[in-house]
Amino acid sequence: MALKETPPSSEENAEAAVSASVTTRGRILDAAEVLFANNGFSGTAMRDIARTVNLNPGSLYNHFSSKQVLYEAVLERGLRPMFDLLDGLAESEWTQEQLDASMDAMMAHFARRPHIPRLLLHEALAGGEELTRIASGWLQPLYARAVATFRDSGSRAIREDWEESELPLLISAAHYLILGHFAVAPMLKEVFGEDPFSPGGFERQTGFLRKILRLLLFGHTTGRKPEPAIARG
Amino acid sequence: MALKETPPSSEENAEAAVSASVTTRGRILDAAEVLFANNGFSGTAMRDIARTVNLNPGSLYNHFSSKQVLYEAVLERGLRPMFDLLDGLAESEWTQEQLDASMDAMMAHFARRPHIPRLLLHEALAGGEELTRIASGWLQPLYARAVATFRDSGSRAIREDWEESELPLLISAAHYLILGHFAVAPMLKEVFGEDPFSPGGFERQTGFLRKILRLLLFGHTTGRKPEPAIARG
Amino acid sequence: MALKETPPSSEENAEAAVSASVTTRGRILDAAEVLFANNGFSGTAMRDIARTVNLNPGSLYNHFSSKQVLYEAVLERGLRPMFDLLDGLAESEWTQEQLDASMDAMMAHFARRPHIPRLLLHEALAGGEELTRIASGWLQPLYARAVATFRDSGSRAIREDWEESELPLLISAAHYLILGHFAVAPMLKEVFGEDPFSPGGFERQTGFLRKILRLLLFGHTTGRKPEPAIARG
Amino acid sequence: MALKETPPSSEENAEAAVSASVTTRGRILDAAEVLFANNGFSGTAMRDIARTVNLNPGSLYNHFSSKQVLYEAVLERGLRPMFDLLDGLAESEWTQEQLDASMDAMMAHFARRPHIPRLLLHEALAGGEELTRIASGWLQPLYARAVATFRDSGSRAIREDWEESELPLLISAAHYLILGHFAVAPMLKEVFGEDPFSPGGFERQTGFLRKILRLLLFGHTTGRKPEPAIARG
DNA sequence: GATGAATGAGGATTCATTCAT
DNA sequence: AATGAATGAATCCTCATTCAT
Repeated sequence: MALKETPPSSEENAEAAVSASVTTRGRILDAAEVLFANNGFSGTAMRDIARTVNLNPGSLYNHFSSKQVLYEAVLERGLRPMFDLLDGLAESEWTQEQLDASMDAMMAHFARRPHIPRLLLHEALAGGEELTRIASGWLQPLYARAVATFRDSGSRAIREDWEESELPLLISAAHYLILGHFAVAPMLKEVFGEDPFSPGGFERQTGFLRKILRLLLFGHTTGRKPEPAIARG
Repeated sequence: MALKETPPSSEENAEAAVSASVTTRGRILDAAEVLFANNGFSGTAMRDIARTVNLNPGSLYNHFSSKQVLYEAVLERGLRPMFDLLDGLAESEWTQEQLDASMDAMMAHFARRPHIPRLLLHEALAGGEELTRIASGWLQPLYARAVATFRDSGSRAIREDWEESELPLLISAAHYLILGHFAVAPMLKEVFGEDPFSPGGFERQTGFLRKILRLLLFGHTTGRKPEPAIARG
Repeated sequence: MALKETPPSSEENAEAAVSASVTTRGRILDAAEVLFANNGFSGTAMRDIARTVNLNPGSLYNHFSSKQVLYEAVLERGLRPMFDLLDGLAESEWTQEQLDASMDAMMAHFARRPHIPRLLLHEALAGGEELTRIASGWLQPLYARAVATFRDSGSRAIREDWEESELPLLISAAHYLILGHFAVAPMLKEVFGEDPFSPGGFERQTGFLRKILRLLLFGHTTGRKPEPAIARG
Repeated sequence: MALKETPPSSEENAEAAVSASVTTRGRILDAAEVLFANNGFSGTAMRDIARTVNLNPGSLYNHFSSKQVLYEAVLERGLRPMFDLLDGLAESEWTQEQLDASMDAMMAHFARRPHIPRLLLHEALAGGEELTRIASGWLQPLYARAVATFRDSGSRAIREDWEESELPLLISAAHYLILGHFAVAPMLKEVFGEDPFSPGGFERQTGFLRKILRLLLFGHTTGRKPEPAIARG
């Protein structure tokens, strides 16, 4: 039963980035990522994954001992870069520029790998056991840090808009705003008459997201400080 | 062959509200709603639905001619109250009180029927063909109205934060903020150490959501008018 | 999952006897009995069983929730008459005539249902978990009774040939002598040049078995008492 | 394509005896013997055998051209010592001491290689084509010899208990008594409350078997001649 | 309307076997 | 002689759906 699955290895990260894997294992992960993202776990057939990689269904089991294991590998691979980002964030100074930069980085990540947000939401809807296991180690310290930082910072948003106990909620809201945007927006293209993944559309939409997040976290929408505090006094 | 499916009927709306259906058709819809919300379309077996209602799988076909048809009925029933809300919104004056009230109504709706947000997100991730078909008739005019209203209003949020072209995005962001909150938050209970559907937790979380939405749409977080008088005057 | 499997019912016993079942469930059991007896559990494919009964493989699962469950049902049905026999034996007087009669009955049973011995041996070789579970309730008291009876009886075999502690072994030896005979003998037809299931051959072979058992249990081979004890004195 | 399979070689016999093979071929045979004995042919996967020997499944095919061929090699190797025994028996004088000795030898053989009886029974149940082919050359002359010897001997058992035509049956009964004992008895340990392969238990049980066989073949249960002088005279 | 049984198309997984390295 | 990966056929089982009762 036990299959010595080639450990993810540092190369896997690279693969993930370029998404043009050469190893069979990598190609399977790529195909599975797309299909799981589109159809969810139960909506995806091993057969379909195999067909995408031009492989016999049985051959998949030379690389992953079960559909579940494959799914978890996809999830892990897809999430690692995101968590690395958040990890870095948790350790750095949370200046506004920092946060700006990491929001941008995360959105850029999703822009390059547009399946991950859908994958994540699928997993979240399915109960998220796997995700929770992967995420909790990352999220807990991150949220703790967020609370500490915001408390110390003189951010107007903190003082005026949020209570300390709401900070974790705020951060997670930021998360699923981004996720939801990338996952759901495409569906709305008929309503908006614009494909959010088209060059211009994508630009406009991520720009919009950025604004929202700044508004939530800092109380203003521009990169430059709008010098607000007094204005509101 | 052709099955005269009992038309949804006005009673269905009532059912939806109380969620304690007595007709077999209603009980099937209830069970299907929960299961589809939890496991998605392909993750839900007719057998499971039947078992939940203590019915033979074959009997389901006396009420719905196929799994697909049943799914669409569930979706329609689950969405109607929400669209009724938005409908009313589209026709009324968009005073802040109005918007506040309808946001609260929508959240109350979800609070009472906590499966709908997950159902919606599942559908959205699956491509949302069904949803789009149902929604577009409602959404398009709603968004149009939003744009018009905000343009005319002197809302500070509009003037300072958003451009006109961003208004539909803003509204849809509000949507999936709510959806995401209800769908994803439960998963985070381990991270937060608080079950968002517990009495107190739920209160705190919806309160938080309300604040976020006010912040996005009006630029402030309190129910009391912060600096409106002039703007609206 | 849980399938309300029609309980064995008294009719099943009858079925077992005539082996020309009319209910689908019975026909499946019949076919499975033959195939399991011939090829063992892992050597028998549900497909083959289905084909024998002219049924779609999936249909089998309307009657038995898994291959394992079907197997156990076959085993149970096949063993019950045998255990009923032994049960009766355990309660009756153990005169020589009694034992003679029940040996004959058991052999007649196997003669009519020639698959059971092979089925039993397969199960025994496979570890016999199922069999042990079914059998232990029957065997334990039977063996106890055997010991008690033989101790009290003045049977020459007891006094001269066996120690009390060997009685259970003796009885179980009698068992697998019968089993082995019916199961293995057919294989030897090439060696013996006679098919043990041919009319005459079968007669000769069961006659032989009877003699062996009498020899083991009573120390003589004839039905009539050879009045030996003195002769040996 | 055609694989030059290393011929069994005289060394194989030795291997069989010590069961601590060093050649890869021997280790494969050892592992296969255990697995085939436990699970039968169809219940044993090449994969399992390979894993036991810490070998890649494909590598097995460097030594045996197919599962079937491997199985036959196991069978042949396991049976040879037994047939050598019988062979010797067929050529020697059949004094009671001789028979006693060879029965003991056979039981000692099985005691050392406890898988063989189960292997044999599996094969017998499966139809025994392979076994028959291997065995018939040995068995036929053996049985012939048995008949001749017993006819000439003045054994009381012959005169009183058996007819000439029953002698082959008697011998084969002795065979499957032994086989059955070693194969089935372990299953009964729960019933007997004693593991027949435990040191004391094993002794007691083989002692018992010996008695049974003597009783069958010579009409008495002791090693000492009970009433022989005249009878044999 | 309900039911039990039937069906054919998949669905995940296993298996014996092959083959390039 | 060993390995990892590939393959096609099977294997157990599930599923949506149908239909006679």
